[in-house]
Parts: sequence; structure tokens; C-alpha cells
Amino acid sequence: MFQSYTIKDIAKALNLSTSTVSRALNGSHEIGSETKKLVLEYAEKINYRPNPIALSLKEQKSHSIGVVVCEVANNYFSQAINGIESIAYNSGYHVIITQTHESAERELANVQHLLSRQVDGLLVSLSAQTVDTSVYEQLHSKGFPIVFFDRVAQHIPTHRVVVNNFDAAFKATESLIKSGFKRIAHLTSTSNLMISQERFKGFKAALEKHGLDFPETYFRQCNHGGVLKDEIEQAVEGWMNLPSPPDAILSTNDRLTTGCVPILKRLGYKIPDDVALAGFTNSDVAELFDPPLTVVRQPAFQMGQMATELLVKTIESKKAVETYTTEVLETELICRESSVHA
Amino acid sequence: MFQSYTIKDIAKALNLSTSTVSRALNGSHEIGSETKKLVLEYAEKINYRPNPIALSLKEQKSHSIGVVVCEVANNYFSQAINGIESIAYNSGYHVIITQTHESAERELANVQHLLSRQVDGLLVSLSAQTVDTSVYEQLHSKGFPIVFFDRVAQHIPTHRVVVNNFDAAFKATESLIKSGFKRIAHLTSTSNLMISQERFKGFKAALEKHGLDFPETYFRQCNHGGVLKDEIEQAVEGWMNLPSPPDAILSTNDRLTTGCVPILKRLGYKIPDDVALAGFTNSDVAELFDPPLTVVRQPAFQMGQMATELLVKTIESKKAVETYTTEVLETELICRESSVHA
DNA sequence: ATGAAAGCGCTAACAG
DNA sequence: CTGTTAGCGCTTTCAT
Repeated sequence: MFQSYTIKDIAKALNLSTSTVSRALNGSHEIGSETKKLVLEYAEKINYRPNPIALSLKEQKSHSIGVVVCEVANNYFSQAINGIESIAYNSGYHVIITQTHESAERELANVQHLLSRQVDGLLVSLSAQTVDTSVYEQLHSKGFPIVFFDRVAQHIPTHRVVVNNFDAAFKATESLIKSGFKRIAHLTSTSNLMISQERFKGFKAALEKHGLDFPETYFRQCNHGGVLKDEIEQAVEGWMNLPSPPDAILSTNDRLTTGCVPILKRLGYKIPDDVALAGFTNSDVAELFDPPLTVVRQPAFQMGQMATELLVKTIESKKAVETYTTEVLETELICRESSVHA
Repeated sequence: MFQSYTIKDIAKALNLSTSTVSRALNGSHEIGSETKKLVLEYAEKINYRPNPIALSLKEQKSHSIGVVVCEVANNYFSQAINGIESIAYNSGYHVIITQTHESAERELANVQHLLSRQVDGLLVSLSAQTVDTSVYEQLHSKGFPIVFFDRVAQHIPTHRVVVNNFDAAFKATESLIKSGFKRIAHLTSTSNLMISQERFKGFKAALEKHGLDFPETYFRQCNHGGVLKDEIEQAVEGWMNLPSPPDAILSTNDRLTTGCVPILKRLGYKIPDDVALAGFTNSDVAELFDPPLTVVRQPAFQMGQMATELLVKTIESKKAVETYTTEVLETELICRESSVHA
């Protein structure tokens, strides 16, 4: 380890006791101002840094927060992580990121790993495969700070940061309808996720408002949230081989949206002429696609920030937090050619 | 903090001393097999987990490694981080990620933050603005484990993981030439970075091999590595207003490559008819662009893995490491329409 | 106003 | 084979 000075070194050098030094460093007012000055100056001179590990052991706090997401290499999450880091950093916490790759097993392992690392709190976005959220329930009931963002656990009353998923899907669907599409398919992740359910509800509501049918065959879920290309391919192929194939697709996550495009192309379908596409994604380059993609964009960075602020507040609150907020942010619908007849 | 059992609890429950318990837990052979079994079983039963913070304090090791990159929301780096995590996780290290946003100042602050966090080693990819690498030099000379990847510090003899940048740029440039482009511009990051220099050398070598000119006006650097859109815009606009504008561009990093496209489009230039484009990027969706992009892809995931392996090995080696390796991986050139005359 | 000492959880001499 | 003890760096009573 990279050796640095300790409080003991200072004490020895200045012929003081460690406790005096400690107090001086912490600005206690029961220390003579001369002594204090002496200590502070010397500490400055040797560039003294308190050992955070020793502090953690003492305080029973690790000053770190654990993050559970499906994937870092995902536009939404990398942006959210950015927001998380920005707040965590300024609040004196460091961030340990773990990836589930959409596996519930992996998620549980990650949580346990983070707990054994003594994280002070958890920032989690569930995996697509997660059904059993009892770990979180238990932790939460024991007073352990958890904040969910985006993919929240349904029945656990923690702080949450989400977007208005219903509205987001509603808007996107309505825009497809207004562009003249009538047979709209719905490509989504597992219905384990509340966001999937809500986005589907918004979608359905838009169809209903405009008196459109929704045959069951137009609904397809990808159990791995689009991590596996096969699942997307099967969905798309299944649709296009239908007697009456859809003329548009609404996809409800990053992976699915960007994953759809190459598959449609490879199968020889033109977007939007053969089938239109609109979907959730935080990709910065969706406008560069051929055709430019109509997208629903979430305020990922801000969501990361808010979630972290809430978590830090919970961690640092003296008394048990009793009331939990659910922050609901708005999304942005950006219409481009993929959803407009040429 | 989420309270868990300690070695003391076990000792008390079993009427043993803490040291006996400790030894039993660590499988010492100087412990009676009965006692050992007893301890192990009880520990299992109460789901005992050693406190990593106490361990760290004792061992003077934090079991964490610090990562310094410019940006997480960058295809190359998010993939590299994936590789880093995979190895770190399996080796019992956790990863603290920091972002420089291409600022040298920020980089220094990050390094200091990581050091004060007592990381056991550093995995770094320099920021585009970094000129002064003396922090690393000092650390390295004191025996602190550092591995550079991708953007390495020139004169510090640490382990390194890079790609064959010369060759990568050479191949890409030659492919442009073979497609008939003759006036090829070079869009790059600051020349502080060795990768910029090497990629430029490869570029020049290809031009020379084919007897092509390279007017100085065709060389443009972005001091913020493309983080600021303006810098790219200025470069591109400058070129296109030249009496003899380039007919192709080679861009040498992720941000620059994907940043070029919308600017060219907005200015009304068709790719590749008005100007062709080939560039370094690890984007997964470059083939979906309009037009599909010709790219140089680095084995980011693998680079992250190798760098982490080297770092862990360095951290854990008993004796000071004396010989350092530079791992050089190959890139992949994927030719698509952006660099081929229609 | 300052020092001595205990203790956070764990390991490792040292003693038996 | 097992227990006692000191110590990692720091804070915090409790004395003085």
C-alpha cells in the first residue's frame, strides 16, 4: 500500500497525544488555538490524509454506495451512472457498480457482494428476470437504505425515481397513430418489470382512444430484455410472417429499439415503409440512423442524480425515514423519419 | 449500517477465543477438526461474513482498484469497463470508476481522490488534456501499481495495454485510398496522447506509400477530444471551405467519429459522395448509420480484462515488479458505405 | 486544554 | 491445539 502519514506521526512529531491531534484536526473547540494551528499547519505540510478505512471501521460506515444495473454499456444506464457519480462524488461517497446482465441470479449475487462490502445504501434498477424481490424487502424492513430508479420493485415502499411511463408510451403510440399507422405491435421486456406493464398500459390506452384493435399476436416479450439478439429476431420474424403483419412497432427499451433495426434490415423490410419503428432509447446517435429513429428519451442523468440525492439523504438521516417519495419525471418524444410515412 | 455478525459473536456463542475462531475460519491446520467443524457450521448457520473494512485496515489493502477514464458514456470505455469489472470481480477487487471529462485538472483530482480512498492500484487512460504525468511517475517510482490502457503515459515504464495504433490507422487510411479517395483529412484529439501521434503516423505512412500529398490544412485537432461539439464543427467547416476541400476524413476516436456525422449532414454534405468518412469507434450501431460507417474497432472488453489482470498481478506480487510488458492487440477494420464511392 | 485508554473487527505473534 | 494480547488508524469517553 501507498504509505501515508497517520495521526500518530503528527502526534510524535509535535509531541502531543493522538487524541489532541485528532481533536485539533476535527476542529474541536476544546483545543488551544495555538496547538490547533500547529497541528493544522503540520498536517497541511506533510499532506496528511485521514485513512478512510480506519474511519469506516470506527463509524461503521463504508461511505460507499452500491449500484445494481443490467448493463453499463447501455445508453440509458451509462448516462444515469454519470448522474449518480456526480452526486455521490460531491457527497463523499464512492460508487460500486455491478451488472446483472438481466439475470436474477446475478442480481442477487451482486447485492450480496455489495452488502458484504458494507455499502451504506443501494441504488437499484431491477433485472428483467427478477421476480423475487424479497432480498430488498428484507433489507428495507431492517431499515437499510435503498432507492430504486427506473425499474422499481412494485410492493416495496422505498424512495423511487421513475418517468411517467404510461404517458411516454401513450405519446409515442399516439404519434404513430397520427402518422397513419393502424396495426401497431408492442415489443417489450418481461412483464416482471413495472415499467413494462405501465408502458404497455399507455400503449393500449392510446390504441383504445383511437379505436384501434390490438390482436394478441402483436404482443411480444423478450425475456432477456433484448440482451440476446435471437429473442428480438424471433419476435420480429413472427410478426412479419403473420397473415396481417403489423405496420409499426413500439419497442420499450434501449436494447430492443436499437436491436430491432438491423434485424428488420436484414430481413429486407424498409423502415418506415414496410414497418415503422418508434421506441425507448437514450442513444445519442438515433438521429444518425437510417432512417433517423423516433425515440422516447428519458432524463437519465437527472434520474441518476435524484436517486442518489434521495439515497444519500436516507443514509444520513438520523432517524428512520418514514415517508418515501416517488419522483416522476417526464420523458421527451422526438419524432423522426422512422415513424413517418415517406 | 446493516448489522452483521462478528467473529466475537461466534466466539462467545461457542465459548472459544476470537483467535481460535479466526483460525478455524481461515482453515488453519493447527485447529482441532472438531472445533473447526463446529465453528464453520455455526458461521454458516448465522451467515457470517467477515468485515472487509476490518480486513482492509489490518492488511493495509483496500481490495479496490481505481479506474480513470474520460467518460463512461463512450462505447469504447463502457466496453473496457465491462472487461475490467469481469476480472476485478473474480479476483476479489472492487472497482471505483472516475471520469475526467477530458480535463487534466479533473484527472488529477480523481487520482488524488482514489489514493485517499486507498485503492490498491490504478487503471488509467489519460485525458486528452493531460500533459503532466508526474503524479503517475512519482507513484510508480514509489512502487505503486499502475497499468495504463489505450491512452498510455509515454515515458513511464509500467504495464500497458494498447492496440497497434499505427497499423489500425494505416489500414483504415489505405482502405480509403483504395476506394479512390486522394485528399484525406485527419481529425484527431490532442497530440498529448500517444495514440494520437501513432495513429497520425500510420495515417501518414499510408499516404506516403501511395504517393499522396498531405497539406497541413488537412490536419485538425480537437483539444477536448470531441467532447465539445464546437471543436468538431470548426474543423469540418474549416475543411469544407478550403479551396480544395478533402474528399475523405479519418477520425481517430469515438467521439470524433460519431460527432462528425451530424455535422456533415447539417452542413449539407453527403457521405461519402461529398466527403467520405472512416474512423475509430466501438459503437455497436455504426452499421445502422446513414450511411453505415467504416470503423476501426478496438477489442475494448479484452483490453479491460488484460489491463486488470496485469494490475492484479502487480498488486499481489510479493516482490517488486521489475519488468513491465506492453500488450499490443490488433484492431478490426470494418468497411462499410461511408468510405466507398456509391 | 490535554492525555490515557478503550474499542471498531480482524489477524498474528507469543504463550502455554 | 487453543488462548492472550497487541495493533492496524481513528474517535471518544473518562480522567486530570
